[in-house]
Amino acid sequence: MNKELPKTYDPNELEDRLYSFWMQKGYFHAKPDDAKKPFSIVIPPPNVTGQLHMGHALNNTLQDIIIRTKRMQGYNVCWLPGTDHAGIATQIKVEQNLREEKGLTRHDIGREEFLKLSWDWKEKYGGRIIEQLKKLGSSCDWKREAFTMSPTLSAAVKKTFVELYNKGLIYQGFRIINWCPECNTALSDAEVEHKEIEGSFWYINYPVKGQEGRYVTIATTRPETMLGDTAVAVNPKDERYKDIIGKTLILPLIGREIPVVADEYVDKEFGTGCVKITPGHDPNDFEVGERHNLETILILDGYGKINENGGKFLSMDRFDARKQIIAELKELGLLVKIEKHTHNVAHCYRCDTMLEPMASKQWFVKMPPLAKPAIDVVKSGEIRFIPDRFSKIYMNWMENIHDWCISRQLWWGHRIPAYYCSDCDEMTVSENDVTECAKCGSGNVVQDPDVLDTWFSSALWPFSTLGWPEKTADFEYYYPTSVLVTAYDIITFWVSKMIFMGIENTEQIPFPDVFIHGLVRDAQGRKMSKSLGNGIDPLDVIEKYGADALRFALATGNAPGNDMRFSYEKMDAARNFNNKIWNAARFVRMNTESLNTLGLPNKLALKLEDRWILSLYNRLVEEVTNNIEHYELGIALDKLYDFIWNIFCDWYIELLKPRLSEGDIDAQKCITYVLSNTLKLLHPFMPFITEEIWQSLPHEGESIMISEFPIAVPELNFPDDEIEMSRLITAIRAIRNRRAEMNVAPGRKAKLTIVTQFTDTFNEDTGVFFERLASASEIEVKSEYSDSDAVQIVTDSATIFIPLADMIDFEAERTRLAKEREQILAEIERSEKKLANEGFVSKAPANVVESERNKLLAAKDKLTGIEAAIAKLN
RNA sequence: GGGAGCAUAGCUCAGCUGGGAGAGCACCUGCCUUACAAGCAGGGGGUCACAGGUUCGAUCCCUGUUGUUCCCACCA
Repeated sequence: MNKELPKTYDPNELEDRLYSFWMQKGYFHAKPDDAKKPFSIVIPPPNVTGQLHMGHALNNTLQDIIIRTKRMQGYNVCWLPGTDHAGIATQIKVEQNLREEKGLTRHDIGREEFLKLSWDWKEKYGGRIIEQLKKLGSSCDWKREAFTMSPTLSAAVKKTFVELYNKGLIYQGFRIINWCPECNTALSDAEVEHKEIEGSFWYINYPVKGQEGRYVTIATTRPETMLGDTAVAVNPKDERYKDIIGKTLILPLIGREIPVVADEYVDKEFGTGCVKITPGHDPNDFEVGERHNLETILILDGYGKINENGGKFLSMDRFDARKQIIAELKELGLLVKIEKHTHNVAHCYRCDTMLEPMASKQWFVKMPPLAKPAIDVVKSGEIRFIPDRFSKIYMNWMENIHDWCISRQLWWGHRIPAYYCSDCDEMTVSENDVTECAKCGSGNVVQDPDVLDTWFSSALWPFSTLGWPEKTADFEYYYPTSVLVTAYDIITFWVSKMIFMGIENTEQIPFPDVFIHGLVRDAQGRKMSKSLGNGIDPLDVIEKYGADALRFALATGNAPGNDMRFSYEKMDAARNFNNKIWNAARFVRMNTESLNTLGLPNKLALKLEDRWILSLYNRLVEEVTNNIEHYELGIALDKLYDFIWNIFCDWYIELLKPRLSEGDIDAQKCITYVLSNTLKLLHPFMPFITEEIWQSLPHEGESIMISEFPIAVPELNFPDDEIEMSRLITAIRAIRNRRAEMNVAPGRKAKLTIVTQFTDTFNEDTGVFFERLASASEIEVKSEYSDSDAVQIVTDSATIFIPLADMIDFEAERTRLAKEREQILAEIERSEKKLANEGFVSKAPANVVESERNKLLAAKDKLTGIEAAIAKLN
């Protein structure tokens, strides 16, 4: 039953073996069960073709900590894993591969063939990231693994689209959207990254028709767009330009006649006060165009090249065309000047290409009606962000929301369920495939070629994965989910969308809590990225240190919402902690070999140190439970670390050694009890090492992960013993300290005389501690003692005398005491001052005043002791 | 242009609703004490960015300043 623990700790062997064991036993799987309370989390689905990075490692570590805790606390736990098809990202990869391997584009092989390749790609790489999550120890219910493009999830997508369309919340519109010339698709506002670019401001003269030598000077950052200009606008109140409103200009290089219009949008103070209007390629200009009935001329194709509207610049890349146009304008003498100008330019979040605003017919979700309830649930506190400051970011975004462009000119994704009749132009939106026009009966029906934004399907994730729109048992039982755990960088992309889609589709919030964590950066604080080459592969780290160590390093000292730096120094610390636990466990096993039962001894058999450790353990249970409940996982782990290392190992084990060597069965029971239960508390954080050790100790049940999470009980509170023990520890420390300062060799034993009023604490039983831990040769406890040849060590509960013959250096002792006297005098002064403050005594809480009084008394006692010591030395 | 965060020991960071500043690493001293040298014992080191304010009392709350990071935003 009790397995031997090997001398060396080998995480790799142990972790794979235990993970297989858990899987085999089916511990991760859950089914609805009304006898238990549900607790569910849906994983933020990684990209199906992605690879595990530190962000995933952190995200899944945090989720697993919560999940494992709740499972042990008796909840019916469902952690639902899965992957996202990641439209653009995946399509880019498949296209790249096609180009590299066969030198073909997707258009060469056609849509059907391309989709086949994409599915193959998904099959090949889709499993990879799942396997990597398992290496971390994630206790996901793998039987429920979902994929955004699976049949059931696709059905949910169609259903949502059709319903929103029927409600008028999805519509087709012609307007300016962000276009990526590299990905050849429209993007939503959320998918745009603004970057500051050092650009130029070009001032260009547009000739006024019929007035030789008269020009209007415009300023632009994108001169090539002039090919699509259909007007120049000035502010109607601008005195400078009053007379040219309504006049006609000749667009240089193109020769098109364009009007000068008056529009409030123009800022008189900015640039020249004259703005070229390109309705096809600028959102503001588009609006101006609508107000003034201007023609919208598109001058770029989907790949950012000049189209047939660009005259002789046809087929030129947009940036080449810019150079060419500037050169020609200069030659014509129409280029007035060039100024340096830094401005923010939109870039693609996937491929980093500079985006083009482009007028285009796309599908949109009408946001204001959906945003309203999504704002309300956060305002009312129905959904809360942890930490709270992220609700402000969410609100800010939601309250300034624009309609959401959801169509993408891609092939990999959910095809838009809209069908067009080629004969009568009727459009049908339907969940079912449409082969016949409902209006004219024609069979010439084609489906919209576009697919939906990836985030459209991820928005449904918390309920589509549970079977919605069907009212499945899973959906009824596990929805709404309990908490969402994610990084702050996808609050707008994803969290916000799940909230409004959840409310819209299910009439319930998808989760009450949103637990936000930060990003994992490198040791210098830089974002880990492929281009910088500073990314650290979690799998390498696990290989070298073990998953438990990685989890520890990621979870410790990290506050919610804050970024953290990853470093190998942290890994070393984590590894050392593993080792510490391992060896503590080895020690316990070695000394409890005959013990086969679990449980505490009779209460009367407990000794002071037992009651003390139990009391501290009991408080640990309470605090850790509470911290986890409040998502203070880093704090919880810090406390566990401190308890295990600084309390259990450094003190309890040491205190117990004499009893254990005598074979004290009660001591064996007690130390085993504390260790076993502490392992349970630690298990959610470090699942592997805790399981391995737990199984090697006497235990009930077959796995720690399905054992009961400890609960704090009043019977284990021993406040008096805590006080007594802390007196002893303080005394031992004081003796060690003095011996170290006086350079007494550790092996040199000394006789102690302890003078104290606490004779219950300092007695024959506890004398052993001083022998072992404070180099005492013999101990005498007295109420009165005087020896001018003794070193005196004063604590607030005892004065300890050590014969000077056993120590050394008379003078050092005098200096030491003088310094200590000064310190204590300062403390007394501070305390007295505080207590003399009428405001403090009358207004501060009684317990605070009380404890301040006690401090003062203790300090005065100490002073008396020190002064006595000084007197005796002189 | 709006919004948020951060500024605490040499370094990386904790510090939950205000009541005498903590950890890990690094550093110094001494120890192979039969679980662990990936260890043990002891120690040094901080006007908690700056200036005001509220309070009996401020690292914590409020205002401002400086530095820094990030998010959002259609001034050509």
